[in-house]
Order: sequence, then C-alpha cells, then structure tokens
Amino acid sequence: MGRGKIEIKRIENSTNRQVTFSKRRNGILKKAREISVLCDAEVGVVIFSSAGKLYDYCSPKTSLSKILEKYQTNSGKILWDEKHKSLSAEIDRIKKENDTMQIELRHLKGEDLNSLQPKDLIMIEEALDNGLTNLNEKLMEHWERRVTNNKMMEDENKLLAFKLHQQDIALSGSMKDLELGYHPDRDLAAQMPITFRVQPNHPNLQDNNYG
Amino acid sequence: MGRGKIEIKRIENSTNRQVTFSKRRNGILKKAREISVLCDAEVGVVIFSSAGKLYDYCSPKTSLSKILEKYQTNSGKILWDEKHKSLSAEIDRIKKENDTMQIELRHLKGEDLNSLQPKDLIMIEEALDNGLTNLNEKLMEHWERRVTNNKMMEDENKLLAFKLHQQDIALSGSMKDLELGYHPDRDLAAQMPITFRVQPNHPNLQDNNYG
DNA sequence: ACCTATTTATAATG
DNA sequence: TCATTATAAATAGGT
Repeated sequence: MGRGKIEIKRIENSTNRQVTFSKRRNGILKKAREISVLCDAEVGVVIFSSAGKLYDYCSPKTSLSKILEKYQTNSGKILWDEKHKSLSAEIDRIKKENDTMQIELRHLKGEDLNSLQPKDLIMIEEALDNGLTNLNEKLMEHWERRVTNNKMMEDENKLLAFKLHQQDIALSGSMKDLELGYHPDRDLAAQMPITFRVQPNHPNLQDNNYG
Repeated sequence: MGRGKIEIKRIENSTNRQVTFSKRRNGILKKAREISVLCDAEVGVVIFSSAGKLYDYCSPKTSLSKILEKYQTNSGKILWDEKHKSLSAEIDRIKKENDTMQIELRHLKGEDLNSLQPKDLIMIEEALDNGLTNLNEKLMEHWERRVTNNKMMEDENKLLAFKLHQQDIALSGSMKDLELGYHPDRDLAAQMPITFRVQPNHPNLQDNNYG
C-alpha cells in the first residue's frame, strides 16, 4: 500500500527502514487498539526497534502481566525469568523430598507395605523397635521422676503428719496448762510459721534427708 | 476499510464480531511479521479472543521469553511480581509441611523427644505399636508363604525320592536279569536324568497337589 | 512531517 | 465458513 509495492525483506536503506518502522509500528499499535475494542479481545504487543527502543500496547482492563500469565497456562510455554525457574526448581525439589518423607511416614505407621520385600519390612521393623526403645527410655525417665516426686511428697506428708501430731499433743498440753490462764494468741502464732513452711513442691526438697 | 466505515467500538452482533476478529487478527499477525522482517524489529504479539482462544506471534531468532525479559529491563516494569509472590507462598507452605513431617519422623524414630510430655510420648508409642502390629502382620504373611513353599518343596522331594526308589528297584530287577552281561556305565547313566529332574524351586509347584 | 498514488485490509454481501 | 468486491485505511516514495 503505497506508491509502489515492496517485497517483504529487510529494508537495507537505514533511513528508509527507520521511517517504515515508525509508520508500521503506529499502524500495528492502532490495529491492536482497534481489535481489542471492536472484538472485545485481550491484546498485548511489544515491539523493539532495531535500535532497541521499546514500544508496547496492552488492551484496557488488563495488564501485560495478566495476559502473559494467561498465555502461559494456555500455551504451556514457560516465559518467566531465571528467578522463577529457580523458584520452580526449588518447589520441585521440596515436593520430591516431601513425597519421600510421606512414604517413609506411611511405612513407619504400617501403611502401604504391600509392595515391600521382607528385607525392607525388617529394616522398618528395626527402625520402629529403635524408636520404641528410645521412647520407652524417655517414658521411663518421666516415670521415675514421677515416682521420686511421689515418694518425696509422701515423706513430706509423713513429716507434716508427725509435726501435726506433735502439735496436737503440745496443744492438748497447753490446753491443760491453760485451764488456769491461757492466751490463745500464742498458740496461733506458733502455728503460723509452720503453715508457711509447708511447701511440698519445694525445689530443694531432695537436699533434705528425712527417714 | 471496507464497504462501509465503522465506528471503533464494540461490535454487538456476535457473529460479526467473531468474523471481524478473525480478519483483523490475521491482519495484525501479518503486519507484525512484516515489520519484523522489513525493519529488523523484535516483535511479540499475544491475542486472546473474547472466547479465550490464544493467538500469538514472535519474531524469528528470538522468543517471547527473551522479548519480555528485555521489556522488563527496558521499561522497569515487572511482569512477574504476582507469579513470584504465589510461588514464594507455595514454597513456604510446602516447607512448613515438610518441617511437620520431619518432626513427626524424628519422633517416630525416637529422636528429639526431650520437649515432649508423657501424653505425647504415649501417643507416639501407640503409633509405633500400631505400625509394628501392621508390619508384623505383613512379615507373618511373608513367613507363612515361605513355610507353605517349603512344605511343598519337601513334599516334592519326598515324591522324587519315592520315584527314585521305585526306579532303583526296577533297575536292580533288570540288573539281576543281566547278571551275565553287566556294564557298570549303565548304572551311572540311569542316575543322571534323575539328578537333573530335581528342581526344588519349580515355579508351578503350587499347582500340584501331592498328599 | 506532509502529500498522494497506490497497495492493502476489510465490511458488507452472497 | 469461504469467496467476492466495493470501499476505507495504510503506507511507499517523493517533497
């Protein structure tokens, strides 16, 4: 379309080339705009001149980013840059790791064992046995701590009972003494400190040595 | 350009719109091709029809990926931000999942138990017990299959021994008949085939039914 | 940049 | 959907 027909091949005259580029670039961008309006289409156009200058168009109500995302899901082609490749690679790696662990977990829980050979089964059994051993060790520690605690509390209780008993005796003694002139305050005062001293969960209890 | 001038606004008639889309799309792609050849330009075009169908063009000797990379460095716009974020989010999600499984695995193997309460320990123990139960079941199946096989082989062996015995008897019978002209080689030759016939691991053993 | 002869694209139609 | 064609639009070459 013009004064003369031209062949579609690189225009060697640099000035001519640049002029043609400018004209046709405008043409394309205009047509892109038109088709997006006329036909309700999403259009993205990116043009670099041979000099490296950038021109682009993107239909309204969207963005190149969105169009390209759609492009990728639709075409299956991957456009993204190195960063994304590495992120994707990491996802793959972690997923693989995940799967492996998933399988191992299932096996340890006694699931999906049908495909395994006795040799594998025995290895898993060893792992389970080992786990149980370690676990029972821990449980034993807890248990022993509990027993020790119980014993300590028991001793403490005995001691307290004993002291209470002594007090009872002392009290009945003073009661008898008081039959003439008794001051109740003194008895109360004598009991208070003991009440405060009773701390069954005292952290340093094990340092004491009560029969 | 056509029989009549049209306004640049959405074509309401759906058929018309689709036809116009088809024509103009071809036009744009053609012009994209032409400008890239005539003017040595890098061009990328992505068009989605309103129905969501994808059409694209990319100038030769490059790729959309490269063009877009160039676009980003040139325009400063980042096309991948959203995708980037979603990928990162997925990595986080999977990593978390990974960690959880990692911990569960360690616990089942009897590691890192110090932070756990007896209640947790007991739950793990139950899981291990359960796993062991399932596992032993499987092992038992394998074992029983092995035992059955052994028994069948034993029976087969007995049968073979019996047949051998019978043959021996038959053989000595003929030997006696031959007491006048005996050849030691023949005895050896008679034993050979039996040796070869003994195949304890015969694959079809289970199809036989020997008392 | 503009002009315009000419080519090209395409709207309407069959 | 496909071909035709009259007409609008794009543009090559010139100024």
